[in-house]
Amino acid sequence: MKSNKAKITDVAARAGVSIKTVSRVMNREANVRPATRDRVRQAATALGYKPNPAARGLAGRRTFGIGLLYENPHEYSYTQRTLEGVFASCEQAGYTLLLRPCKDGAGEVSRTQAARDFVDQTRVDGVILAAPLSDDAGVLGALRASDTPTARIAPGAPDDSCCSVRANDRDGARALTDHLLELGHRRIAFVTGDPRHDASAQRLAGYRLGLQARGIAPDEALVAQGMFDFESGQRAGRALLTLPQRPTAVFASNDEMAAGVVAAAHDLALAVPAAVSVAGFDDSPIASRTWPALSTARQPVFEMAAALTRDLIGQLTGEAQAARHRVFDCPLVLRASSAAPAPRNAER
Amino acid sequence: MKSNKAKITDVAARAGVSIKTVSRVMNREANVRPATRDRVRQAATALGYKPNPAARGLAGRRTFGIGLLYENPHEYSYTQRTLEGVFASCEQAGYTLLLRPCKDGAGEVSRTQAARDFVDQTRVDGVILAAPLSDDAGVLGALRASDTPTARIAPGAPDDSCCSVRANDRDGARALTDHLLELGHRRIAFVTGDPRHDASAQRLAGYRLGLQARGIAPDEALVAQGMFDFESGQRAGRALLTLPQRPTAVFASNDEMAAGVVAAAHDLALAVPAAVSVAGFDDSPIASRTWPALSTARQPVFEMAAALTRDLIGQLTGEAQAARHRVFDCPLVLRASSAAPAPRNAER
DNA sequence: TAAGGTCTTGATAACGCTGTCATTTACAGT
DNA sequence: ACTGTAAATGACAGCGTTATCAAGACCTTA
Repeated sequence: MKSNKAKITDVAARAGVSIKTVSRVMNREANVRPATRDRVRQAATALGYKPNPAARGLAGRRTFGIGLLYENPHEYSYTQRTLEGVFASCEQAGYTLLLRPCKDGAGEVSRTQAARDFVDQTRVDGVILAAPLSDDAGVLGALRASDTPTARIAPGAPDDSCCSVRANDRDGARALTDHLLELGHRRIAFVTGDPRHDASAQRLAGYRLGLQARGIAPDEALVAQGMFDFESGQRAGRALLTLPQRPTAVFASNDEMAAGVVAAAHDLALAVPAAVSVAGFDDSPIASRTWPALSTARQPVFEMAAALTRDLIGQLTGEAQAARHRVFDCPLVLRASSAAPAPRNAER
Repeated sequence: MKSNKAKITDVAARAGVSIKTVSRVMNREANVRPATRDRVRQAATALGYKPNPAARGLAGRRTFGIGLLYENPHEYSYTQRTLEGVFASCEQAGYTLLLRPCKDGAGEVSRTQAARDFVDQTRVDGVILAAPLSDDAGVLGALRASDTPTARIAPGAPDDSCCSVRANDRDGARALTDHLLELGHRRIAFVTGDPRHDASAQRLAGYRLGLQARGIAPDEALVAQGMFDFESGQRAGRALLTLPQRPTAVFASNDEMAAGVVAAAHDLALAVPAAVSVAGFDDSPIASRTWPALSTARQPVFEMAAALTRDLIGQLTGEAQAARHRVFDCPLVLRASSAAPAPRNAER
């Protein structure tokens, strides 16, 4: 079966109309008589006609491509779920998904260059920026300079030039903290995340709010710095669990680090949750693969990405005007890693 | 900074040559005098000229796009690492990466349709098929019908119409089996993978070969069916570890399932590796996040994907002729989940 | 019935590049 | 210097769409 692709002129000839009319039908433009539209549709189907995207892009100065820029992640599943959400909305709207991973740890100059090259090379109609790229001044600047509509995932400072979406990190962290407090924990440690992500600060704030609401004085010795990856979680866990006054619970601000804390506990022969409760954040696959499985807050990554992409495409097609900012709740997912503290540790 | 993109005529004017010469320089064609080439390059740089991909695609009937088709995976990291490898080679060669995830569990008709739509919609120059799509007759047929060069990851039956790459699953599994045997294990259970992946059969074969070489009679009661995901591993682990004559080691044919086996062991209060050794396959991130961390065989996914993509692009550009089939070794990565069996269990 | 709209439709010019093929230039060899 | 061949360059026609704008068809309304 050789590829003798039908083109617009073939369809036009078969339907007995001009190519412009075929074009109108294919692009769902208004003001085509229903009878004509049907005739064209039928001809297109019969010939297996698919518009050539290159010709479309050249003449119409739009590519129907959406680009996703992300930094190589500590946690693969987050990116993958994002990608699935973006794809789902692209597919529905007839857009194509182009990818541009940026090396983690490359300098800002390199990220800026990557963004610039990407839009030059692909001429995508719009770009989606995953955190922490969504707060990268260089990348944002390059995109603005090239006049490419942009949408941001979990930006620190949403502004009205871009749609954005984020999880309600603070409330999720607050709820998880409350959960631990309700179990009876009073010495609750916290492992922070990569400071480049705004979510890190939000989750820490939620944790602090929770303690404050119970009138528990913040103890900075119980807050350890992590970077959202397993190793940093394990290090932080080891440090926290060997403190003279050991915490009865550790809340790590993502699941990856929480898994590290669980490993640290195992290393120290501390049973989870009997000796120490552990909680994470995200409900990523690892949360249900550690032993015991992690109590966490579910971040609806797929839904967030899909909604953001819809919003971006809405802007592209002129359906939507103003930039929309969505916030998604993070419901608790309670598993085996959290329980009431052992009696002797439970302060009254 | 408004987008007043330079075009080929601008560069030509500035360099004092015809647009055809600019085209030649941009495409690294031969037979351009070095002095001319430099002049053109300089003009292009000065104007910030980037060829318009749509125009290129239309005139040259090639898009410089590579598509990656995959099924939504049980294990996110595998896809993500594949993607990174593909991207690395694409970037180096100036190609763009387009993505098309296929829903897992969708019927063959739907996968075939997805492949067809994808090439129609994107007109990519070539497509890379991740397993198990690399063995999907419908998808392969659609790609062949549209005359799209294809490369396959881990195909069951490589044929000379496509480049392919795969891991040496059999030898890797054999080596891991030997490792367990050398530790003194004799009752070694095995958890198989998704039968749609050829790797599943290969790994099982490696396991059997290892046992056979030691003259150990195969015991079918020790082989449990899994599907490469955590839950199936956990189920299989529970079944195997509650056998009347419990195995002293369980070799799950990927890390995800091995993590499930570890969880099952924990559930049954069996210490790993004291009471039972566990081994996985892949060296995916989860292998170092379980507790204890998993002994496994490293599948060099990134390198495999990068090499395959290079081969495919080589075919596209006519540099390479014949389809190349690469096989990558899987070196052992020994961690804490495997150890000598407890004396009373060690059969002599 | 004619005027004045509003829908529909089509002719044709871009869009920015590569392919083809003719032409010019460079450089051996005599 | 002269010819012959190969290397270097350019003119120009597409590639398959969408955009522009004009024209034709079809209603209303007076």
